[in-house]
Amino acid sequence: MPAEPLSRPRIVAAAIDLIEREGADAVSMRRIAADLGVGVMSLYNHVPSKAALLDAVAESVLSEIEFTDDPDADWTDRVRMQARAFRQIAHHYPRCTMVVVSRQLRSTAGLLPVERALATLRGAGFDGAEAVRVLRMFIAYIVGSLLREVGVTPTFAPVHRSEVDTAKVDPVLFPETSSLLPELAACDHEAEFEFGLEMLIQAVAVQRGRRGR
Amino acid sequence: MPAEPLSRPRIVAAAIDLIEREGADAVSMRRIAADLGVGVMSLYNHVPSKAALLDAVAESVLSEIEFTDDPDADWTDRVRMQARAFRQIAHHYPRCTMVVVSRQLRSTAGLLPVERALATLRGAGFDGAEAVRVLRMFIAYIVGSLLREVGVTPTFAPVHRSEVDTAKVDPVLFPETSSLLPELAACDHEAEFEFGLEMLIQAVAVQRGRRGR
DNA sequence: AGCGTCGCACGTACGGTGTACGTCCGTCAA
DNA sequence: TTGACGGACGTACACCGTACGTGCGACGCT
Repeated sequence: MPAEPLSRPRIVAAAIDLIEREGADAVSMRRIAADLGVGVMSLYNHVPSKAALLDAVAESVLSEIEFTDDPDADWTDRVRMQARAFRQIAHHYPRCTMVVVSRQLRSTAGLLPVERALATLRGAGFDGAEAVRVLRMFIAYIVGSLLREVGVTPTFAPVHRSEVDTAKVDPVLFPETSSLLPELAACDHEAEFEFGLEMLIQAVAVQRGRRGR
Repeated sequence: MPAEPLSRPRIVAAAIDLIEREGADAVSMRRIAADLGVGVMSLYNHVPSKAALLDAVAESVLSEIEFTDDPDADWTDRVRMQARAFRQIAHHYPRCTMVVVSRQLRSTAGLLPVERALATLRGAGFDGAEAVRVLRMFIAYIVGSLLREVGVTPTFAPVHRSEVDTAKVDPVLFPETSSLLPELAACDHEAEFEFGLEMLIQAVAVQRGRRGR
């Protein structure tokens, strides 16, 4: 009867679908089983626990990153491309992003981006310790940016929800904040992301130029 | 009998204590009530729901930031100080950090840091749009950094857990990663935080110098 | 062909969760 | 004294993750 025979990948896919449709809070083993038209306990023949399933979700999402790396390009362009690849999957799986970030994974899915980035930085002339430091800095910025971007859409938000309810800010307690409410309310996520990215790249380039080459 | 008469602050404090002692997963209304020596449903006379309680936890933690702002100092020093203030509370409430980050709050507790930062940046000569952009960039970096720092300690970690099990990395698939395992395994969080912070400050300073003053 | 084994789907059951609702009691206003 | 009211609490319900047992179909071996 079941054309597809209930496998771990099918379960993970159902979980990702459910998270994207109804948010991470809606995830339950019973719900996933129902979506698959299957008994609850059947899931445990393929997944040891709910926590492991969420780990698998994170790994699966992360493994869908598409790197289009040009080895001949400038290292700054390669860094840009890799950073944008992260943002792209966060855009593709917005509700899953929090899940991915909140569980640190020790699998090979998260290792490939690290390898690529380290290779790029080493190729640009950074020594090992520098490459690791720079990589960590970029990751911190990217993770923080993506969290802001998807955090703005906790539930499906039809209206652009500002970072602060625009009416509630007391102008005498928070003069700057209230005078900048228009700027704070609007947020072009892509432009913001690119802005910080360029800042970091520029800073790294300056430091690289100062030392040695 | 109860010397203290069960108030919302006492409930929030108990929740924070519990999170720091046993992690966010251990939080349940029954558990908090038990810790307070109180019936479960009594909590609902002061807190409308568990979600609201966690929001209150986030707000409470955030409101404990101690800013020691010197209006006469250089704007770079003031930015440094404000960034470190965030890191300090994340250090003080490591297990709560994920809770704070994962729920975006629209209360005044999160507004005061924003006001301070905007005032600092405006004072340094940035116009409104620039100040907001720069602030968002710093927040993204800080949030990402703190998540890495506390993510390394999901449960109480007696040993320094490396970002990747040092034995499992295939040297032919991941040559850079495996050759840099010592650097990847060790992480001086304060040094890493300061490194990225300096990079960002330097980049912002350069951009500010390029335009106008 | 017959038989044993094994993998996997599934039902049941248990302890735990958030919280709606009703009850009771101590305190204060009139 | 009495009335109202706020808060503490018990009970109850729907839902959760998952340990355990049962049954069934496919397959390997003799």
